[in-house]
Amino acid sequence: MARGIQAEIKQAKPFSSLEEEALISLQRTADQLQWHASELLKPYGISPTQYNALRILRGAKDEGRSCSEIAERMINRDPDITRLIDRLERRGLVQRARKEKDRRVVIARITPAGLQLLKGLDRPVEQLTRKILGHLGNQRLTTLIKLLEMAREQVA
Amino acid sequence: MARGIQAEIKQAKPFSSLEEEALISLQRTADQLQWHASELLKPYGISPTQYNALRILRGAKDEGRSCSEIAERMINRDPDITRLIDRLERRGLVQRARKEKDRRVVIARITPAGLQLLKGLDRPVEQLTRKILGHLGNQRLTTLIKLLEMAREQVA
DNA sequence: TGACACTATTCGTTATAACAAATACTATTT
DNA sequence: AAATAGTATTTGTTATAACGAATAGTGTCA
Repeated sequence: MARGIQAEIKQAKPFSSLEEEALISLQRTADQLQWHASELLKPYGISPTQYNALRILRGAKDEGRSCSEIAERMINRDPDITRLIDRLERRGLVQRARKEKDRRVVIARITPAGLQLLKGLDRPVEQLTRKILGHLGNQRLTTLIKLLEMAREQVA
Repeated sequence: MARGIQAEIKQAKPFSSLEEEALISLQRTADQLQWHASELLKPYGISPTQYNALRILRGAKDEGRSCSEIAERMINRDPDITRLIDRLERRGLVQRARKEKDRRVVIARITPAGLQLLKGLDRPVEQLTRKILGHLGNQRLTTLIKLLEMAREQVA
């Protein structure tokens, strides 16, 4: 274990800087964890992006969310919320309605079928999450969260 | 600053576990940093994935790399190396050749044009990397790298 | 040698992402 | 009220990703 990212991607030359190593390591870690998530979701027929959107809508309750609100809340920014919602609507997991006050706005709401799908996923998702990160322990996780937060800061 | 991931994605309910928070934070951080990379590469007309492949081929020198070797070394696993190489070949950045010993294998090599493209990118990439992660400082970066490595371990 | 399993790559197809322009509606200004 | 600017979403298009099946070459074994 702990072969290091350099060995993992069979790179001959060492990284030219810690920044570079961290950046690549971060991308690779995110990719791997994302892969686990898609595998978990696959039998349910939804992608991580769709799952993310459904959870946002569950959090919104009856109030629902407009396309732009959904976009703001997505983990990975998806520039095409319209078609993301299209797909969920076609499968009966969300419903769309025009907002009365401002008819430009389309409000998406999760349906009972959507809620049920999420409900069935809650436990597996929680288990997976614990399985892939639980071994770090609370203290390391807290540190990791803190460092990631810092990494996002400069970015603004 | 340091609003925390919960505020960033405007989430009302706190995370149910540190593991969940770390996972989401990790995805979001990777996504943001990736976005910066694509912006940098955009004027050069290549995607982060293509850049990654070119760097792998530069590292391979004249020896080149087969599709499967490239796949192994990619940061984000791309299941379709064939067409990734197609695109790079069409633009004259790589060349393909059948391996003599085993004619199933296709070896890709970077061309002078590819090398030149990468050369022009070396400095900007290094600068960007420093810009987005340099403020963490070496000690924090080392910790981050270590924690990410641990996060990838269970994953095996 | 011929059948078979194996491996490396390619190809067909469908789904999703990315980018630009268009549409529909609202708010503001004159 | 008409024109204008602004905002929210949709749509068209092209590029890339994902998934399976197909092709081509290699090695093994009867």
